[in-house]
Amino acid sequence: MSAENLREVARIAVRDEVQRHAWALFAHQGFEATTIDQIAEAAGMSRRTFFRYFSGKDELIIEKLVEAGERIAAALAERPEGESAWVALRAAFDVVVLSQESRPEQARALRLMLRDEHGVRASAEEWRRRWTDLLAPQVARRLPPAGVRRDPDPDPDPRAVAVAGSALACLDAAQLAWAEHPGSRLAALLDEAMSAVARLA
Amino acid sequence: MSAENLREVARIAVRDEVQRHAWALFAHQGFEATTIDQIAEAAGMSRRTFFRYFSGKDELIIEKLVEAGERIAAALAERPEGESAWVALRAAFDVVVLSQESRPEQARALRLMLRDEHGVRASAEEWRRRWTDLLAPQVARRLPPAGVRRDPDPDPDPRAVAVAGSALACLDAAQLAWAEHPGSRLAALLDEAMSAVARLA
DNA sequence: ACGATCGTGACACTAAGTGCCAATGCTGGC
DNA sequence: GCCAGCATTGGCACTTAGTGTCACGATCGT
Repeated sequence: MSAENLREVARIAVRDEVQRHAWALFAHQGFEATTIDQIAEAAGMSRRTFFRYFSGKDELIIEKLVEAGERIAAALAERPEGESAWVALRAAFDVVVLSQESRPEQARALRLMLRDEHGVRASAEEWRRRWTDLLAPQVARRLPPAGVRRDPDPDPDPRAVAVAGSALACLDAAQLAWAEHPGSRLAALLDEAMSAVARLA
Repeated sequence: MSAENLREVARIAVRDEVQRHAWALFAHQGFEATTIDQIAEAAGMSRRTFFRYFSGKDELIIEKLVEAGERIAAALAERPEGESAWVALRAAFDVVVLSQESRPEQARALRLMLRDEHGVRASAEEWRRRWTDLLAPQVARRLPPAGVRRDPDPDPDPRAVAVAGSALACLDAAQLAWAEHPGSRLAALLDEAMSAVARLA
């Protein structure tokens, strides 16, 4: 019975181990300059096997971001029912804000790597889409009902996608400014960004 | 004297020609399935030469998006001085909205390709960053002055980056919904998305 | 102890991307 | 008209990413 679980446990452990080695190499050489051969060798496996655990170098990055996205979505789901979408989003973002402000060095380094290295940026922009998809349904529930919803539930409400996307744009802008500006406070920057957007009308 | 110019003219003409062939192939086979060898052969050049005109398949996509971004930025610059950032952005977006609604087939096909094909999406997400950088300075001028700006002009105002990014998120959401929903009107969807975001406070 | 299954490594192959060099063609000066 | 110089081009070789296939070995259930 436990075979199924055991394999999964082993798989996750191996993935974590590969991640560890990979990030060590990234820190030294940068993302682009690190080859999969090097990662595989450092982790003690063949190149071919690396590809059985990760679809490519990209996934090493994306996985972390997807994790963060899931934590945000979970936090959003737990906000009180009546709270407005924007306030709930801001509160949900605290899970990443706090975690990043608790280890500023690493978070800043990662964020700057995301800014500077072509390869990472391209793959990593993928997270925006995934996070948006994750958050949009939650946002939809907190928006005033749409004018006329003829179909039962055609596609995700474009307004919700727009609001979720906007919130993520604020988070992105705040994180970037924070990473570039060593003295700054991420929470304050995010507040500033999100209220600038909310007070547009 | 004209040698310099002439070369540039030739270069642009060749680039356009390659673009034509490439998009024809993309339409038939999709982006991923089209190899650079095929594009080069269709355009009557060697693979090696292709890489002297474009840095990769990605650039065939990005170039078009950068063009559109520049048109938006230009339109934004021409909006009246007193107009609020959000209204000006909405108006500036009309240059792409109108152009897309005038050839819905192609625009929809491109947008769906952007949604579905990994390779394109990754490269194309790059445009968001570039557009944001292009629009943010213009947006900054239309925002109420920042609370306290100690430095002379440290980095782009994060509030402006957030607002520009939010507007682009709205555009993205609207375009996606429009592409997925054949009967819909892009302008209306964009209005809906942008007012949903503006009326958050 | 046995057979099925899974993980792994080795090999071969395609495609992207880059550096190098030789040939070709155009430009400008004589 | 001719030649020297420059840019464009194509061919070749090489690295890296990524994928399919196969065979070996460990493990698990019976």
